[in-house]
Amino acid sequence: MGETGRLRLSEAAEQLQGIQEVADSLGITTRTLRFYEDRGLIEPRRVGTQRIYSKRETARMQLILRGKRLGFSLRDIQEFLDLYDADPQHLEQMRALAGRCRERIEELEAQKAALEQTVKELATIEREALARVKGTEKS
Amino acid sequence: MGETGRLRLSEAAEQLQGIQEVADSLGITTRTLRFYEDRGLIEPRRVGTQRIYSKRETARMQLILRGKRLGFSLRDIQEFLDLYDADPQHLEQMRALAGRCRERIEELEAQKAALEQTVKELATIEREALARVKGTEKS
DNA sequence: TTAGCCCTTGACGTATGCGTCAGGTAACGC
DNA sequence: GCGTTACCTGACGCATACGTCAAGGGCTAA
Repeated sequence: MGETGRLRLSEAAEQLQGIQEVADSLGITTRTLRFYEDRGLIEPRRVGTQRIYSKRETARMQLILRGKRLGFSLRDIQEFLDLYDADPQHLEQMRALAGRCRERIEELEAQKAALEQTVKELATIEREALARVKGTEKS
Repeated sequence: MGETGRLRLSEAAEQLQGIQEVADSLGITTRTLRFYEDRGLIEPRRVGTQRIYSKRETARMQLILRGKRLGFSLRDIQEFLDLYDADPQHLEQMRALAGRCRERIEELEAQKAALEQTVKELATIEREALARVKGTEKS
């Protein structure tokens, strides 16, 4: 017994993990976990100097990572989490988050529209280029 | 006469502009123009040490800025331009560019989908939160 | 000639998000 | 006690995309 071999976490140890385990299970590095802690995004407890991650922290980490996947900066994410903590009912936090999401969606849609426009232009230019090529070959 | 007051560009001066004019007309800073030159994206001619931007350069700059708006990195843009220069017929360049555009579009669509999913989740959570609030008020 | 303006080239500063040592501690097995 | 392992805290490095001096050159007007 002793999955980790470290941190003899007497019982209920399933909930409490060391940094390496958490990093592995999240698919990130320990550096990232420490970095986020430095930025105040998470606050794992300590046993001496060692970090102990509870479910709360790993859940927060999943939120953070999702935020990142969605293209938010750590600063943005930090604001969400601050609201989340400051607002036990999560109402303001929900509204703010929903608002930011809509903004992001609009940004993405604008970019997508611009890209699609560009793709159309490219198609046109490509056709013209091909036409020129054929013309050139004949000459 | 003498729009610019600098660079007495005898005639046909409308085509040739100084760095500040170009920056102003593109809505960027001179620093940016010099930076892009440093990165090999543009190569304005010189009159002595001063940079002279022809239509070719300003046209390139517009391409570059569009690329940026579309979310490409300067490195990506540089590749496009290199291809553009290396391929007078622009055929390979067209294909490559079109491909990259499609990739970007897919990225954006994936992000958009993820965001929309999140928005849905948020809406659900918000509803539940509201319900809890009401329940709390009653109790 | 001198002031004033625009231009030039370094080169360091900034924000973001970590990677990558370096140097040190604590607990384990033998 | 010793070696190994996992952990810790700095702290510098890196890429991106410029901002921001600093120091100097050249041209024009007065």
